[in-house]
Amino acid sequence: MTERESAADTPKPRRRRKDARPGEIIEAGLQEFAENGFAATRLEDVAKRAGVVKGTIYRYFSSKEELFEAALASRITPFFDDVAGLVAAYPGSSEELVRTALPRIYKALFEDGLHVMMRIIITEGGRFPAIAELYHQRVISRGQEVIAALVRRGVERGEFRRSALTDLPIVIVAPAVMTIVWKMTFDRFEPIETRRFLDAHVDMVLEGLLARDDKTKT
Amino acid sequence: MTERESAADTPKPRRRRKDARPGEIIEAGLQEFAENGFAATRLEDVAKRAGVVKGTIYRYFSSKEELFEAALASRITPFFDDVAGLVAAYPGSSEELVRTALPRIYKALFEDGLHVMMRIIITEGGRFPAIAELYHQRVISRGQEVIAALVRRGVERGEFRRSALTDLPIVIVAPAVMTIVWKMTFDRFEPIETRRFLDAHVDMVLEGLLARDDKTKT
DNA sequence: CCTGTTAATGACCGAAAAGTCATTAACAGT
DNA sequence: ACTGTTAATGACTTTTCGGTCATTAACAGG
Repeated sequence: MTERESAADTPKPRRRRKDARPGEIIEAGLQEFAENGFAATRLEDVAKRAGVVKGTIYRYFSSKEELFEAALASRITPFFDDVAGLVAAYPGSSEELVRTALPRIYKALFEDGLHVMMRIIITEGGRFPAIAELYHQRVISRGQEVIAALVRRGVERGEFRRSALTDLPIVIVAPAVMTIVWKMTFDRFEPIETRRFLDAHVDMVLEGLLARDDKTKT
Repeated sequence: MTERESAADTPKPRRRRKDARPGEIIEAGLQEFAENGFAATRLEDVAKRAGVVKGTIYRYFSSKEELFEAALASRITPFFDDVAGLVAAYPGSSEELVRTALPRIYKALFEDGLHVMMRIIITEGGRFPAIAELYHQRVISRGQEVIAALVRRGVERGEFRRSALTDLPIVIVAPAVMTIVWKMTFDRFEPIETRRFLDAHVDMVLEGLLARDDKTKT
């Protein structure tokens, strides 16, 4: 048993990585905040996840709140830009455009992990006005513009009706918001394929419930 | 200055109200939990709001979590019952039915204060599976049944199309969910009339975006 | 009025977690 | 190799807040 060195007492290969740390801490924080919310997240856990010690966090962020804000700010990506480009350049019908754009939004949300951000904004936004405002400016306003542009295009081409919906086009993405809420709350009791939400979404946005009388099916 | 008694040192008109207290504490808790979430809510604040002292809470509830659960359980109202009755007995067209049912749902949510419950479920449901499950059973499942019944009626009468949307009819209420999220997060930066959400909602559910070719307008 | 019961109080306790800081050691420059 | 700088550590202090309990006083019943 001499020179014993179990896995438990592995000392600590201390490393200095001034520029990698902040990013790692932010990433760890994002995960923890998404899982537990701001108040219930322990900095100790964030540190462990980032592979450092609590004190280290304070070299880069002066408080828990500052870390929270930095983490969120770092991920405020204008994820509608992709769709914006699509709307600007699309050659086909507006119906096809919607059928292309909505899946892209779902992909960004559920495959590229953006719903983690949305989840935090939804659960904590009300308590952190500064962050909610930033998100509103950078993502929501921008999103509204893009959706509005898409709708305007359809109306101008005579493909979309003008209506209460086209006056408040953001409502068009409501099913995606509901999908996020569903997945964070009820999915464990009643799992639903994201794909089914998407299909129902596209269907409602384009056609609604009412049966059509016309027989001019393509 | 003799017999001095400023507002600050008003002692305490202590009152014993064994049966009024629990309800008052629950009500105060509901408000605080909705505003701050579970973890960030201080029992001290709940007590203040209820007009008692923290210790008093523990005469009626044995822990913060028990108060939380009691508060939520007390408000798990099957608020779709109203709509269920409507669907079962409605004499007119399914379009009219939707135009009657959705405003009722909005009224229950935003005028009768039910959105407070929804807000708590949305923000804390992920962390309190027992509560989320209860809510899912009592409200969400029930709601799905009612909406499904409404849709089925429309399809059977030939008024609604059969589609991906009618296969996942819960998506029909998505804009209401989004309205709740909007009001708790972005409303302070960009206030929107609930009425406008409702109008756009009805519009999307019934008609969607696409222009109709038929001229068979009623 | 007296008096027993118990609702209500508020001072207190202890755990948990935010935040601090003296010490240590990784690395860069010479 | 030597050495000054500072990233990183971990033990420490402080604060916050859930939960307890001995004491007080409101009310009911005799």
